[in-house]
Amino acid sequence: MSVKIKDLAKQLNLSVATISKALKDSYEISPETKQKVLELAKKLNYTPNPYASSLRKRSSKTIAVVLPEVADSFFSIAINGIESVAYDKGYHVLIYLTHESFEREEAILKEFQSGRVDGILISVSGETINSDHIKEVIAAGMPLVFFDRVCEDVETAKIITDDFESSYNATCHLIKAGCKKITYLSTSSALSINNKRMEGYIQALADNELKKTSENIVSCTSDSIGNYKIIYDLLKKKNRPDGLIASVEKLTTPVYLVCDHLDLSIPGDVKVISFTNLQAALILTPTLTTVTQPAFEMGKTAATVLFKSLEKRNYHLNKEITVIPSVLTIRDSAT
Amino acid sequence: MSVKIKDLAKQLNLSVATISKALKDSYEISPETKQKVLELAKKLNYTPNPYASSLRKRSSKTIAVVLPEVADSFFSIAINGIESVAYDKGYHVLIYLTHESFEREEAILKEFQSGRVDGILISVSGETINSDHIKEVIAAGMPLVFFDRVCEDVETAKIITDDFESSYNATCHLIKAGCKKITYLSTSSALSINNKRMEGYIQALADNELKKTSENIVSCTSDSIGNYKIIYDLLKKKNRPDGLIASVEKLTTPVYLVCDHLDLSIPGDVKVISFTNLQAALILTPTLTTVTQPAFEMGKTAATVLFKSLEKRNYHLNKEITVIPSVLTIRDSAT
DNA sequence: ACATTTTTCGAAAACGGTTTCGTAAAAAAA
DNA sequence: TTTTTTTACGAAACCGTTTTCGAAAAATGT
Repeated sequence: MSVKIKDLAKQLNLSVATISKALKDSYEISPETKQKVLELAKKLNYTPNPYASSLRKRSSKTIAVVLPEVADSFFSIAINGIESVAYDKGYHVLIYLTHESFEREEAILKEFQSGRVDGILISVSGETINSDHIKEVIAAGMPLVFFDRVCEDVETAKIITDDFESSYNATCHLIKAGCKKITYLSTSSALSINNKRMEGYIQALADNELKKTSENIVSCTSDSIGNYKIIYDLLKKKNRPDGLIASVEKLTTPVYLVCDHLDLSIPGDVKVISFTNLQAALILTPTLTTVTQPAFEMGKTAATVLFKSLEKRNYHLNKEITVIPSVLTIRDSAT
Repeated sequence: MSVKIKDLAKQLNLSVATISKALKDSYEISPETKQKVLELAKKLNYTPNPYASSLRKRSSKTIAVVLPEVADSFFSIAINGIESVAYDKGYHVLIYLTHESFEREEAILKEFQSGRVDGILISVSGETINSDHIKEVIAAGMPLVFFDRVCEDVETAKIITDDFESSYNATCHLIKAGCKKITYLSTSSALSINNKRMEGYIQALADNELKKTSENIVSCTSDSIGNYKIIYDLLKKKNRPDGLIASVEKLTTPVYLVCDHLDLSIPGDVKVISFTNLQAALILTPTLTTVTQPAFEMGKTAATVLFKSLEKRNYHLNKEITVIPSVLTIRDSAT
């Protein structure tokens, strides 16, 4: 089959030990033999068996990225950031999708006890209330860093964006633009990001002396048809809101659709701000005011932090939280 | 560190061989010992070392997915399809991005000679003219299936969409809607999908007795600012086209932007059809007529075909080409 | 009762590298 | 010249499983 160290050894009348050391440029090997080995290796197209070396070295040079889904453009972009630094570091990246299922997330995390990966990058599912499965894998000595969707009760590195502030600012912007009744369209209530954003929204209402009733916060699901209906019902009420904060990207489409179907003008009747990374925000009518997360940057620094802990033996992933600010881009939908 | 077979063996006074067999439910082991082993394994939270077993079994239970990028929503969705079947089959998926670079694609493919993966799913980069690196890995016995962006001169399974027909139909639709001067906005000329789409477009012109000049086909790049400029110049000309086919998703935004900036009405002045999977097509103004590829399905069947060849020893990935039709959704931008 | 088959298990050799440790020869120091 | 050090390499153990093969014990047949 493929050529192995033993084959090289035989052809050069050297031992496998010597070949192995020569290939890693060990000081124990003379320059001449090193060159001979390298030459033959290239000639025979030798590629080391990663499983053999991972087994012996007890390190796999691969990390796991576990995500809810790649539907959201945030995660798509984040993957690019992660992969770019992984490739530079010579690491391989395994991808796992939880599909927002807690059981699946548990099963995936448990598999990591096997040593398949050296470290984990994770953005938790919307169902993840309990974090025992994560604590467990960390306790087993596995470096893990959260990005975007974190578990607040787990002490490890986290790369997040300023959810509270950006939501606060977005809400303030709506208020300054004249909104009196702003509704927050929420997603999974288990999600850290959702709660932070919600708190920012609430704080902004409070700071501007706007009353907040329970009706001000509307829970959406992951079912797109259901979301359409929820938003439709919301905007059909006589005392409908005059401002909307769509806390996740997937809520943008139903909001615009419903406004169109109900003949509501954006921003005339309702002003809209959405958390999204969609480039299409530029070409919507009206153009969409967005809070865009630094997806690429977040993926990149999450990976960077993880690799730092992988490379330094005694470097510990403490509770260091890296906050990379989102940017609020004001466009026509909220003016 | 983690618990190994040897530990189980010691505790139960059995040999490692027996444990190993018991764990895989071998007929050689009595039901009683099997149960004892299973119980202890669960109790001690035993997870087999994948590298040891991959080394011994010479199979890794992992596949590689190599993509140009995850920016395009097509690939995002395709990944979901791939992962869903991989997970069901108990396979792991490694992801590699070429960033549209041929050298990087070569380097990645070469790495696969090592046996790190059992099979490969690939959508080639826009720079890939030569396919030797792919033929090489196939010749080494590695199952490989193309999806979406294929190399036509490589004989293996391919999962594609009906690029020619869908482009033909899209073009005919523009013609029936009254367009006389339709421009095809092309992407990498090395790409199979681009060429098929271009041919479909050309054929449609021919069948409808529309003349095709070289100006009818405009090459775009991967630089978004550059693309804006190209399209801007195109639509500013006095004899500008009255119909546009955007052959890839990323061209949608600049087209809409330019029309807005030049005060051109869609579909009044220019009618537009775009190849895209963006859900936002629904909420653009005007709503966008799209050719949407069955991204999830394509990823899913690509993976399914690959797994079939992995599971059946003598099943060969021949030149079987699976075509999954795109769907042309007519909306306001082209009526 | 003995011969034969079946059941159930263990010893040991893989898989393909890495790493420790020992050692002969060459070079340097004495 | 002798002693010490350095250089350059090899033997063998090891990583944790899987798998082949042999063999005792139990079951079955005659």
